[in-house]
Formats: sequence, structure tokens, C-alpha cells
Amino acid sequence: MNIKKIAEICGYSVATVSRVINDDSRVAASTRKKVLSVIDKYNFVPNITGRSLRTQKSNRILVLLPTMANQFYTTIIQGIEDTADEHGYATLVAVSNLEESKELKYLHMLRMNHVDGCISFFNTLDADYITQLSKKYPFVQCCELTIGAEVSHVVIDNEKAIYDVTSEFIENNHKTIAFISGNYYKYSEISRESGFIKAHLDHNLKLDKSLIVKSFYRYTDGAEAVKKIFSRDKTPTAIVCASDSLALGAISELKRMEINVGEEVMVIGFDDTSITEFYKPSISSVSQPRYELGKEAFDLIFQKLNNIDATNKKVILPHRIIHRESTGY
Amino acid sequence: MNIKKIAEICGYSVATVSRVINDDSRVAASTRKKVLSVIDKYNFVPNITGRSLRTQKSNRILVLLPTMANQFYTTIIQGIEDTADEHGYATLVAVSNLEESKELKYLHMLRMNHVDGCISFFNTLDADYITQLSKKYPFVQCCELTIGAEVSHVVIDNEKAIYDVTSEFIENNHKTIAFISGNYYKYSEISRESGFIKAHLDHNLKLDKSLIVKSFYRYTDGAEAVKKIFSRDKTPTAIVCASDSLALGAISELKRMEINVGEEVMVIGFDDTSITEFYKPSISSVSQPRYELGKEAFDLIFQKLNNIDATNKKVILPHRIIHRESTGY
DNA sequence: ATGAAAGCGCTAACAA
DNA sequence: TTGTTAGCGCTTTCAT
Repeated sequence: MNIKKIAEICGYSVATVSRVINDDSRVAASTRKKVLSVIDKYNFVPNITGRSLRTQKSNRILVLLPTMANQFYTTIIQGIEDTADEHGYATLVAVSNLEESKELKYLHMLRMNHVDGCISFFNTLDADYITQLSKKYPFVQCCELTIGAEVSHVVIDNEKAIYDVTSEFIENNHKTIAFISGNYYKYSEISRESGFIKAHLDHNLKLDKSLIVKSFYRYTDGAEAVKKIFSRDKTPTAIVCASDSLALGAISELKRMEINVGEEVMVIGFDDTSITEFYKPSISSVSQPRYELGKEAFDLIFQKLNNIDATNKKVILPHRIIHRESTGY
Repeated sequence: MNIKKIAEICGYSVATVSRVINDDSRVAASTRKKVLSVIDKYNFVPNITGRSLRTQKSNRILVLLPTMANQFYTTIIQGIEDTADEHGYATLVAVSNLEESKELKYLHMLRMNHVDGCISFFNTLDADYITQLSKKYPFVQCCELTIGAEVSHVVIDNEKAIYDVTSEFIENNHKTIAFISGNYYKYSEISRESGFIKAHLDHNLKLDKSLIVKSFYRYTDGAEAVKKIFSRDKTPTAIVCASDSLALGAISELKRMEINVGEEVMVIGFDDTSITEFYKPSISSVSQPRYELGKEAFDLIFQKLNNIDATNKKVILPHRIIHRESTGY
């Protein structure tokens, strides 16, 4: 069933049927009624491929994820989904596994008008590529950003988050604080580390660089980091982690070493994923407003969708520090 | 940049360029070389919308999820992704929130040739609809199935899983066993419950129906269920849960009641999501072979992709029972 | 080995 | 208010 057949059945032209479908006012009420009844009878729905080819629009957006295996993304996507739906856009999700070829493959859907825009999380593309891309296509970065790229984005203030966390520890008389993070040189990492360092500077606390341990974000990396850190003579009384998985690994290792987490050593994670609440001890964490991040990401892309030359906005949403047993609450 | 412009630049016809793109043998080696160099120079990639419109194929499949907020799906999707990629298919993921209108909206992409097939998890559509759909379009159900529908699917033997778990408890001398589950009347639920009942029958253990508590799958539901179960005089020494979230809630409530989980009361969950490993006590669970489920789901749809009349296959993959502290290991 | 032309389903400019 | 027609980018049949 296609528009041509419907037109034949109705006894009207294809154009008239198209007008009815698209709620064009230039069609007689009686005609509209007749056409609609036929459309209804045959359960006809216009072919989006044909329409896309013609209009160069798809009413779909793409969400490009580095991995599906992170519970952190789910609520954000819900925020995107809901907001997109309100504006008549469908949401498609694709996973890159941080392989550049896959990123390009999915981003290619933009050029094909197969999606009208893309909300991207962590990706491997360089600043120049992102800048050029976002000039031509609605493109928004969420939670993570490419340093130096001219593009709309929404993030939390990662630096301030870790600055606040670290400052709190310092103000509570912790003199030796460790920082466990990843080693991807991505924006969030760099900001968090610099927040850690800045807090030391501002509070005149000498920073021991060997207490900054960076590798990956697996929980085994958190455990390894603790082993390393506690093999020296001067051991920390607080550990700031750049993710919950790292905090989890760190805590499990501390438990194995029979160090009392929340009393002898404080530990805090990042992202407030559900594990933090259920673990024993429950894990303190920096919480990002996930649903709102998703909502804002869509709002940003919506502006670009309507006007690709809209100015790039850089939105910062507030985070919250949530204290649980691992920081003694 | 489109095929027409490329043709002009090359000095060949659109048809020839198309042949080069599609690796058609009927084109001179020298011509192919020339055309390819131009394609390369202008970084031309064919427009999929145009091609789809013409070929009625998209080389994409859709994965339809009830929700993003379940860590269980991520590995399965990875399995689908990887296998699809091997066969030149891209994977798109959409979320229905179990709203029928959204399910239909995304399923509509099939009719539009916007995706060539769909792998669906739990959905709300009835058997008849699914049967008809799968006659016309490559459609596969994964992990969950619509009872009575004629459609390819891949699942584990949910009944046997719970049968085995329950039997083990009985053989270890447990006389009073509770079962906490959901109340959606979906296949997996019904099978699991019947496995629970069958194990009692086969071992001549009288079943107390009031020990079967069904509501939702939130962890608070697990806690509520335990409250209810332990408000009677005859309390169980083992609890079989239809999900990890239920097990988690059940255990946390038992802990609150100062009942020693893993000694006084055994608890086992379902799906072996990451929480099970990290919780204290660590939670025993039935593990589904997630990556393989995804891989098999794609293999099934691939058969339908190549021949829509391929017979419907019902694949059952093996599960594993993983014992941890919550069952005394 | 190559090209011309039709047509996939739709929208929109122009005509009537 | 309605219809005619061109064309979005591509593949494929039929000619040559």
C-alpha cells in the first residue's frame, strides 16, 4: 500500500492525499474526511524512506554511545527519549565500542539524512572533526566533551565536583589523599584531576603525585591502585575515585586488607550508579543529574535541528555529593 | 555529492558508477579504477535512503527493548552488535517502555524498509500480531517469548532453571521454600513458577501456595515479599527469586530482620547481573549466557533475512546456577 | 562494457 | 481547492 494506490482508491490525486497526510490546510473538509477514511480502512502509513528522500528529514535522532555496558547511560537516554518524543522525534541508539570506524559508520547516518542529528557521549574523534561536523549537522555532546571543539554540550562541572569532594576531606583534617582515575586523557578525567590538584593548592596541602594513580575504569583497576598506594610508607586516609567501579574495587581491596572503610579510610566514587547504594559499606558518590542531562541534550539539539546556525551553547548542570557509609555517614 | 555528480566528473554514466559501487563484474578494470579514484577523492559514500527506496533493503536491524534500565541487556546487545557487524548489518536500539504505541512506532520501521528485521525482548503485543508480523518481516524474540506465537526465538529453559534450583534446595533438606516473582503473566515468569511447583511435586514436598508471592521486580517488592512471608508462623529456610533485584530486596530485608542469609535462610536470584557479585553477602543466581543469546538471536534473524519463509526455530541455550554466599558457599 | 531510462514513495512548486 | 509534474539518490532492465 502506498500513497498512489490510496489516491486511486479515493479518486483524488497523489498530491491531495499528501496534503491530507501532512495536515495542509488547502484541502476541502469533505475531501479530507473521505481521504482519511480510506487511509484508515487500508491502514496506510506513509513511507518514511520516500519522505526522507524528498524532504531530507527523518525526524529521528541518533544517540551514539561508547558502550552499552554502563548503567550510567540508561537514565540519560530515558531523558533524551522522553523529550525527543514530545517533539515528535524518535530516538535510535548505537554503540561504537570506541572504534573509530563504527563511529564514522553511524555518524554517516547524518549525511544520509537518515537521522537529523546526533547526541554523542565519549568518542574518539578529534576537535577539528567535531567542529566541522557540528557546523553541518545538529550535533551535541553530553557528559563528555572534546577539548577545543566548537560544539554545543551539556556537562556537569567535573572539576568543581572533585574540588569540592577533596576540599571537604582536607577541611576534615585529612592530610594524605589519593586519587584513582582513568588514563584516556578525556575532558572529564583531566577536569577531575585538576580539581583534585587545585583543592590541594587552595588549602596549602602539599600534593604527593605518587598518590595519583591512573589506568582504566574496571573495578580490578581500583583494587590494583589500592595495592600500589598502600605499598608505600605514607598511606592515605581518604581516596577520591573517578568512577564508582574504581571505588568499588578500591573498597573491596581495602576490606581484604582489613582496613575499615568509612573509619580508617574514606572512599568516594563518581556517577552514583545503583551499585553504590547496595554495596556494603554503601559507597559515597558524586551524582550527576542524569535525566536532566538527557533532557537538556535534546533541548540543545532541538535548537540546532531548527537552525543549524544557532550559537553553540555550553550548559553546566549541578551535581550533588552523596555521602554514604564509605565516607563515614 | 551524489552519484550523478560523480558520474559527471568521471565522464561515465550513473549506471556505471553504480556498478562500481556495487562490485558488479560487468565493468572494465580501467573504468573501475578511474571511478574509484574519483569516489575516493570526493569522499563519496552512497546515500542509503536512495538505495533503500530502490532496493527495499537497509542492512540494518532493530533491537526493541522494554527499557534501557536493565543491565541484563547490555551484554546481549553486544552479542547482537558483533554478529550483525560481521554480516554487514548495523544495529539500532529503541526503547518501548512497554507502551504499545511506541512498540508499533518502532516496528513500523520494518514496513518502511527502514530496518530489515527486528529482535524483540519483552513486549506487549499479542500472539496473533506477532505471528502475522513474523510471517512478513524477519522477527525474532530473545529471552522472552509470546506464548502461542509462531516465531523464531532463543531463550534458556526457564522452567528447568528454577526446577533445578528448587530441587537442589529440597535435596539439601529444605522443607519450606518461598518463591518471589513478578506478576506480568509473561512466559519466563510462568515457566519459572511452574518449575518451582514441579520440583515440589517430583520430590513429594507439599507446596504451600501462600509462599508464592508475586508483584513487580523492583527491589522494594523483594523486601515487601519477605515481610509478608515472615509474618506467618511457618517461615521458609530458602527463597527462590525470579530476579536479582528481588533477591537483593529480599536479602536486605532479611538483614534488617537480623536473619543470617546463607546460614539461616538461603536466597537465590536470577540473571546474574553484576550486583550479585558485589553485594554482601554475594548473591547466588541463575546465569543466562548473555553474549551467546545475542549472537544466536542474530543468527536466527539472519536466516529470516535471507529467506523470510525459513522455518521458525526455537533455540534453547544452557544456563548455569552460580552459588555464592547467599546460598552458603 | 557502457548508457538511457524507468521507477522506488513521497513532497512541493506551479498551474488551473 | 485540486491536479500535474519534477525530482530527491539510487539500482536495474533493456539497449547498444
